[in-house]
Amino acid sequence: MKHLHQRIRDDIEAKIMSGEWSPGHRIPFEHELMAEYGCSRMTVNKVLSTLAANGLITRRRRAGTVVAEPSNQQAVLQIQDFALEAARAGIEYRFKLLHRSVEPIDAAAAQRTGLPAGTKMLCVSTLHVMDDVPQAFEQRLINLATVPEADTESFKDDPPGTWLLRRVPWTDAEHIVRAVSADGTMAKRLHIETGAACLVLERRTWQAGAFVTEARITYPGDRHHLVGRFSPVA
Amino acid sequence: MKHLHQRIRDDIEAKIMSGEWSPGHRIPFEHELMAEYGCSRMTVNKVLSTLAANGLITRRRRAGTVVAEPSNQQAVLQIQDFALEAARAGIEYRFKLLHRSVEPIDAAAAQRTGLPAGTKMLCVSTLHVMDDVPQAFEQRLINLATVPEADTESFKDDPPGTWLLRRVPWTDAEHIVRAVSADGTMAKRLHIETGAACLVLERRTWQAGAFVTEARITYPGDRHHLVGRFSPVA
DNA sequence: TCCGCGATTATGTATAGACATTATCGCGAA
DNA sequence: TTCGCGATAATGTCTATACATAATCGCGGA
Repeated sequence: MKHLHQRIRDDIEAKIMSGEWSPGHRIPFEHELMAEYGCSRMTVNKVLSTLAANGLITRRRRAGTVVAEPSNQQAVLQIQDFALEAARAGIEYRFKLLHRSVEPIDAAAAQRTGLPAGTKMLCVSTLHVMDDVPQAFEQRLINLATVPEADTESFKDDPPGTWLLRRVPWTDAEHIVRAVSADGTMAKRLHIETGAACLVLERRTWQAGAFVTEARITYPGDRHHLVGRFSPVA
Repeated sequence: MKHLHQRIRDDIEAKIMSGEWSPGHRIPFEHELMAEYGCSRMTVNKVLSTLAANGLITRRRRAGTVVAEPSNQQAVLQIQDFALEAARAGIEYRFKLLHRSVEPIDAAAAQRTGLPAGTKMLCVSTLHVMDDVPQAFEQRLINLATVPEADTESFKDDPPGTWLLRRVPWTDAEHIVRAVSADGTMAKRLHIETGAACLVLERRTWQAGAFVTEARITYPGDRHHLVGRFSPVA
């Protein structure tokens, strides 16, 4: 039996992540959750306070608690779904699957993901194109143990990122942002000069402790940047 | 009278930030803090739990609570203070003031900050050096209307970022991360090749709606990256 | 109709106590 | 001396309650 605290939290997170509760949706009052889980208000309060501190929900006295509008961390998230972003901006978007294979991971990848070396992962490389201009090159590892249905997915309609996001909402993510110079191959793929600065975003995501996917996305430095809004923790 | 919670927190943070409690230092037990502040254990516990969730301290049952070892997990937030980071990591740090002037801002800067064009700002350029290797070049605008005492500050002891952080804690910040190629001047300053990829972090901060400062920090791409951990979960 | 003010309500902070969990310490036995 | 195990001490979780604070609602008066 997990701790109640964690269960309440998981439930709320799942509802938000799955989109069942979209931004602006009113979350049950503390006394309602109290009744639902049969616990004291302090327990509910601590969960909601923490979620609020993490920016997932917004609380206001008397008015109640609602799912937060995507504002701060969302910038990092948004960029991951090209299809959605392009649709919102009214831009023609397409993607090209450049590579697809199932391979055991090497020692370095095992270290990064916390999985045993040799674990089989689906490896996919995708080029994202908008208005005929390459916008990003994506190399992705997908954990077949967590997402077995990926094995038979063709990624014909949706790129891996979009496809995954709909199936496996993440609960935990680690990001690394680097600046690197494009080598010849990358330059060709992205239609930039060899040696041009690129922004590389690495993201590893977990769901309830289980590793889901690792994405390494390379953006041409002259066409992209990341934007984020942060507030100090209360 | 501020809330007790906040007071305890401020006290502990101050001791850690000032270096009085260095990494590994054992923090008073909950029952000791209880006695010191004359409050219940829950109050102390919530403060310490929050600090632990923020990575400032490490807690272990029976063993107690200690100041956390500096990790790179919070680079996005901590990178703002070189002096503090260097002190925590035990690295020799110094900085060089390369430029200092008071100038009216141009139209572009006015747009970014939301201030009227022509507003007078203090412009400072700083080079951050650790162990004799340049680590970052910082260009900063400081709003003299919000921080008038900056006008007479020499920045002899502390670099502008550290100095500001102690005087004007920000409540709201906007970050932009880019990858750019170093031009000749920048390459010389950072001891890298011309054209090498650099990570550029732009941060604009506000305090209660009033613009405080804009920093544009350029890191050599081969020596730095940003790491962030985002989770709905703490 | 519109405005102001008090009642209501949801969250914010804090208390005192209880039991669970876990790592360490120290004692006693092999 | 070393190993194992129980006592101990610290944090982790939770309860039931109390009062504070802030924002909204709604009623009554102008």
